[in-house]
Amino acid sequence: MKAEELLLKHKLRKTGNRLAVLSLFAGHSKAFSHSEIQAKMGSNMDRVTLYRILDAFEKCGILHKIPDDEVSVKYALCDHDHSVEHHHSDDHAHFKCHECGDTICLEDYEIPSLKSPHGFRVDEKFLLLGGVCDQCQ
Amino acid sequence: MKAEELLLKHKLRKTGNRLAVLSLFAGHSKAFSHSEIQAKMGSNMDRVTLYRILDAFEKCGILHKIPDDEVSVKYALCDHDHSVEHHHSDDHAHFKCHECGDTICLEDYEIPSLKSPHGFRVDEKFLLLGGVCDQCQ
DNA sequence: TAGTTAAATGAAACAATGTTGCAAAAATTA
DNA sequence: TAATTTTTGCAACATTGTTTCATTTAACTA
Repeated sequence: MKAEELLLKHKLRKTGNRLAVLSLFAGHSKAFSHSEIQAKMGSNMDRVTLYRILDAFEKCGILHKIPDDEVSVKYALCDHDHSVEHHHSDDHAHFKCHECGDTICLEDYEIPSLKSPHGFRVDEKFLLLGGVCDQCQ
Repeated sequence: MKAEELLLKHKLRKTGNRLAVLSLFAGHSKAFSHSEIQAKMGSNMDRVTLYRILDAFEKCGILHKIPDDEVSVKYALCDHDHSVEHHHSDDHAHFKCHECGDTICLEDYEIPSLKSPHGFRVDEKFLLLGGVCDQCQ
């Protein structure tokens, strides 16, 4: 869909900043972090404005968020009783309750091994389930 | 495994700070963020010290990281051609290349619906694959 | 088209998070 | 106990995210 139509459809005003952000995404079929977009925009766009544009786009369904694997993480104890020396988060899922905010390991849920995309080598898998835990129901 | 043994095994010195962190994890079978641990420790432990303890524990396999779903995210364009109004990150996987750092949507890979743990309601699913993409091989 | 209205922006201030370097303190080793 | 190496705390700094408010701009209306 064209950038202008997208904005119109969601009752967002057509501004230079928004069109610039949309054209960045339209030009590459990949995900960008706030700082990556910021860098592409140079000093033309205020940092705060970009936060607001991303929020607005996400709220109305133009963009979606993807959690990153590096920062803002939680830590959980590795399970040393399972006779495995190092257990990474690779091989099991985690569940985060949106009521109490707790995150727990789901030891029993091995992540099904999807066949990887052509030419891609998959080294690790993070599966995070979000919802409401039994305590908070 | 007892805290002291764990430290000894990984050639980490037995200090009050490290024992305190280990006992926190031992007492609850869930994951904690840096700031959560910080709060539990009070002002006894320096912020930087905690960063270093978590790094050390993760490096030697005592703890593992779990990406969180709220902050430090990337944004990707929603796929409006698929006739679905809102496509969230819920229903498909993402792949992050550790060479070039790019993150892409894997539109074709629907996340298999695991049966949720007893009493848990699952509202959303994030599956992030990490590895090396075809370009970087 | 000009004036009005509501949204969007930029700037400043602030809070939270994460990193680095260095000197002091503490834990192991000899 | 003394020597050695690791760990710690502190200061300084960089990055990331939020809030408030005045100004500008886009869309609407007469």
